[in-house]
Amino acid sequence: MKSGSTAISAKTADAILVAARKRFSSHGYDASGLRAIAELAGVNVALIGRYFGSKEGLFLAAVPPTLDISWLVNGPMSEFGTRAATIMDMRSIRGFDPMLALIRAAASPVCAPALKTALDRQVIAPLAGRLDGVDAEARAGMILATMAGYDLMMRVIGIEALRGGVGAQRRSSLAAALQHIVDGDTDRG
Amino acid sequence: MKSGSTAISAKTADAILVAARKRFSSHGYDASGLRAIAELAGVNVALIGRYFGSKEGLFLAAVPPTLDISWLVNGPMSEFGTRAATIMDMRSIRGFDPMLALIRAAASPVCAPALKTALDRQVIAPLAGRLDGVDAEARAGMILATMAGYDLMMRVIGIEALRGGVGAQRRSSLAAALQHIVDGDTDRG
DNA sequence: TAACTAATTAAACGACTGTTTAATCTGCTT
DNA sequence: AAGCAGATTAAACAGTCGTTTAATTAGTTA
Repeated sequence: MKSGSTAISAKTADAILVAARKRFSSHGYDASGLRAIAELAGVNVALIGRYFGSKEGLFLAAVPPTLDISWLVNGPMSEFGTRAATIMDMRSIRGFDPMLALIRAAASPVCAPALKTALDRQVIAPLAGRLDGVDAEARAGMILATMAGYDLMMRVIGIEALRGGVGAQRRSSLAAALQHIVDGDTDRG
Repeated sequence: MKSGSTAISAKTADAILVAARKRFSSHGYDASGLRAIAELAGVNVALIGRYFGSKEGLFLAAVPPTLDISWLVNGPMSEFGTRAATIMDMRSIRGFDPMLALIRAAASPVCAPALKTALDRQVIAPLAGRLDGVDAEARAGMILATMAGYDLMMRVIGIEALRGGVGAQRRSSLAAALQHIVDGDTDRG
């Protein structure tokens, strides 16, 4: 390269991103030190600054691009509730969960703006496009809010009332709540 | 006093609690430095340690006792949705919002256990007691999750889709979602 | 007023934080 | 093998964190 202001190794950058996603989703933004992320990635701390500029830059590169709901909106909307509840209940452990990362980072003022933009464009918009009836965007927002609230209470805090029963039982109330919003029978005056 | 191991001034302790609640609900647990809380309370930092032992002790004394939903469960359950949505939409600014404090502190591992216990006992249990039909506790959990998710998306992150329209419009989707859970018409097989 | 205790304060502690600097290592080209 | 740029590292920076120590002020009782 001519001007070597920023020279990157794709392999190392990817390792950092993977480690950052894991850490951000399991410990949140504030509680994720750059040294812990670097150690998890097996690289030196300074490389994070070299490749992503800052901690905020790392978060922006790691989390927002992963906010994808194609798994949710691909498929019949008449089964949206059960599909969403099933996947949300099974996903759990893969080292990285975008929803948990989003919830655990939302409290940080430096993350919220980026999350807002990403959610508006990558989640609300495509979801609203699949909703019939009035107030599609508001209802898409409610769907996202319901799923996020469920994860917040069940996974982050660990409310007992949401953890009991077998899988099907646990999912039914979430599935019903989501499907009701999709169907749009708001029965208001 | 005889054994002056811990001597407290109720006025000062209250000022610290008020400041801590404001700060925790507006900035979250991690982003709330003890010095900022002390300055907001108009006292010295060392007093926080003297009165509440530690930052965790301060949080435990400040937030969990305020988790009270009597304003929610007092009243006819047939109007639960609109009542909850209306109050949630109007409360906003009073310097302290227990729901926001809970959401912004949930990511902190030291806060989550205390929040879990407080929510199970002070929110889920009394709410479930007012619900007819099956799976009362799970549905109470879903109600809490829906309200928390709404606040997370609307107030903490600021999702546009939930902020548009006049008040009545904005509340309707939340009210409908909540009422549907209360009514328990889960229409599943 | 003197004495004593409750209440508050300034200052320092060590341990972290994100970020930067300058030196080192690695691998390819000439 | 020499040179060089790309890639990585150890070390230090200035700052903030929660917490603790010791000294000082305020308030009440003898």
